[in-house]
Amino acid sequence: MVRRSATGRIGIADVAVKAGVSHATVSRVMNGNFTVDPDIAARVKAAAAELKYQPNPVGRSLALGKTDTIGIVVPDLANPTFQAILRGLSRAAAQDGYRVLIADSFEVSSEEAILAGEARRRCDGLVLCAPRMSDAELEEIIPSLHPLVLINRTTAAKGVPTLVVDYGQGVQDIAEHLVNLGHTRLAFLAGPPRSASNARRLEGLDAFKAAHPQVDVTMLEGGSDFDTGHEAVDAVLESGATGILAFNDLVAMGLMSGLHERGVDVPGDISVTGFDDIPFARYTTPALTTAAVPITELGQDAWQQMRALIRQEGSDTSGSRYQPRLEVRASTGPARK
Amino acid sequence: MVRRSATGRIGIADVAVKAGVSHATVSRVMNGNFTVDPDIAARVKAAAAELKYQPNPVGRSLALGKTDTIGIVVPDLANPTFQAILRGLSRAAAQDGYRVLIADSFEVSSEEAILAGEARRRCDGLVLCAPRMSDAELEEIIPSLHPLVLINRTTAAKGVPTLVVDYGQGVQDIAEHLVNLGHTRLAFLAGPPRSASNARRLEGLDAFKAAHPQVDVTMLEGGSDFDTGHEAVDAVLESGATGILAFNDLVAMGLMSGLHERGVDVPGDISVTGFDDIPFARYTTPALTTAAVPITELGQDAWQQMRALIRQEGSDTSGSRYQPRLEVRASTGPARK
DNA sequence: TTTATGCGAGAAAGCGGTTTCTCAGTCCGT
DNA sequence: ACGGACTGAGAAACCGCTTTCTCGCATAAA
Repeated sequence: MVRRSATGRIGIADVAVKAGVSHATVSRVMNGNFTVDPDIAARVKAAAAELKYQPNPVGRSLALGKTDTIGIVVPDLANPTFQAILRGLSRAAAQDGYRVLIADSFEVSSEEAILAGEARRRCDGLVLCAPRMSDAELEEIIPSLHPLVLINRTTAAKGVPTLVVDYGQGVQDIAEHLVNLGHTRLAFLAGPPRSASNARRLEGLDAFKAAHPQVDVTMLEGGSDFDTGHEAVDAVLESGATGILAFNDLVAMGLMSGLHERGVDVPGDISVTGFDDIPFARYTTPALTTAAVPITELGQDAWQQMRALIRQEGSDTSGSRYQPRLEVRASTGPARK
Repeated sequence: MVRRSATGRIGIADVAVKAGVSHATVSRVMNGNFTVDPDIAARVKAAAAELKYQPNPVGRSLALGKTDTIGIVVPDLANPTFQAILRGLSRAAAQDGYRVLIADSFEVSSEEAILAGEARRRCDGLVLCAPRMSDAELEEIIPSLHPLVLINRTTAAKGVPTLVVDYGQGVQDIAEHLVNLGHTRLAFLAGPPRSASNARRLEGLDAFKAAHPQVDVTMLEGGSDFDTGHEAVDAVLESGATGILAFNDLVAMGLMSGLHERGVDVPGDISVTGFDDIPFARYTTPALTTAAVPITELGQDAWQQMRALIRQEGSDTSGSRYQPRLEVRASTGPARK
């Protein structure tokens, strides 16, 4: 006859009664504490097994002050980049017995701070991807979020590892590549206006323009998804540019799709580049030239940093910088003479 | 001067002291209980605001017996299908103030049961995608998982909504489409051997073969990812089939990529079809003919079912069946004469 | 034989909330 | 003026588990 506690689930008390010991002893046995008589331990284990007892994680969490869970705030779960970060993070964390709680901010920057705080309280730490949040707000909430790992944002706060992709350098590499192919009129199909990583790209473009004053670089408004690229076809054609740097791979794919519909040859008439090297970038037609970002690795590293923080290993809590690697494929070619 | 409890965080006791009331009263105020004198309530609110007090969710969870979190077990976070389910689920759940905890089983079926149990105990309910688990094991663990929503599996257990995609019908529709184009030699590039949805597809194919005895259908071993399709090129060419039904879009894309490298024209020489209609399917070259599954919607529905279960609305806890819709694009064409 | 020593397990105190129980104090009716 | 109903807030129990505290008992030393 299986006793049931008030909640209807089997608790430590049930096991204690069945084994004829106190629940303190059951706890000791379940946690491998060896100060328990082997006979009693065996009895407890038998009782636990028979009742299929599994400790209630909420009770454990309250007593231990840890949840074995970390949170991640992402602006858009539909974006392959954040999917990859999530994947890398989740898998690395799972290796150490941690689970990941998701908070999707839907690109609503006002939500990001609230979600972050809420997620943080439920978890032992937080990985924050908040590209739209203002610097001021970011700095304000950071103290309440520790242990915290920041993705693609920097902070003056100490003890907050920041994993940032060098978008500026990546954009410069791509622009150089296009120039080397003979293109003299480029266009940048920008990302969301308030995007932090877009700002980094613009800085890179400024550096590029300073180094190549003879190259004409047109700025076009854009966004971060496929449709943005698709809708930008007119603007791109009007610009007269022959080398297009899209904000990311999705935008580039949308653009190529639109250009294809117009009968514009890529890379014959126009060269198109992306950014990120999402899994599908190599399978577009033509295969997309892009700047490869080791994003799953970044997700894994985020966990490494988080683990160090949680374990309070004061050591390598610095963060790291990722250099995109230029992946030259078939979407770029020599400029038309 | 801010007092701090043992854990270093601000707790209900700190607010109680600052407001000069008992913590019971603080709890009442924080939960909008109107049996509190307005003056006192205001004092408590002021104290809470000044201390930036936020209730500890773990404490609340223990007291209330709910975590406002649901878990989802997926076999592979890199698979666009599960990403879409996760997305739909997460967004719908967020509308009702619930968060989602992820458990990635890495396609290891032996892990699925353990992960499911663990995730379930941490959460108020579980959404289970376990395509590799045996029926016997599934039935065995189901009772301990309630409230549970099953994706693409069926069960004899009552009170377990099952959301299933009619893969069998989808495969038949695709096969019919190819036959209507004049193809008489088809090949099915199968999914993982122990996949439940693959079994459904095979049943659909059997039905199709029974209805079209004159059509030759070759079975080829496969898998579920891009590389599988890419590696299957030789087998596909050897089969002599002119209409290929790939297990899913990823496999189809890999196959098209491989065929392209061999100089085989799609759909001129061979027609290729996928399954799922993942976001990129329409942007392959040629655009992929596939069976569109409303998978994000399925994720949302999963939450609706879960919510009904959690709220114990005995009503529509039935689940539903999703009919794939044939999306004819450019990867299929008339059979070569 | 008596006392110091140690070991193992039960009792109890948290962890941070919610909620029931209890009991002053107030208001009203008689 | 006295008693009953009601109101509102504090005390305490409880959620399920971990861990310290405490103490009985057994063994060893004196």
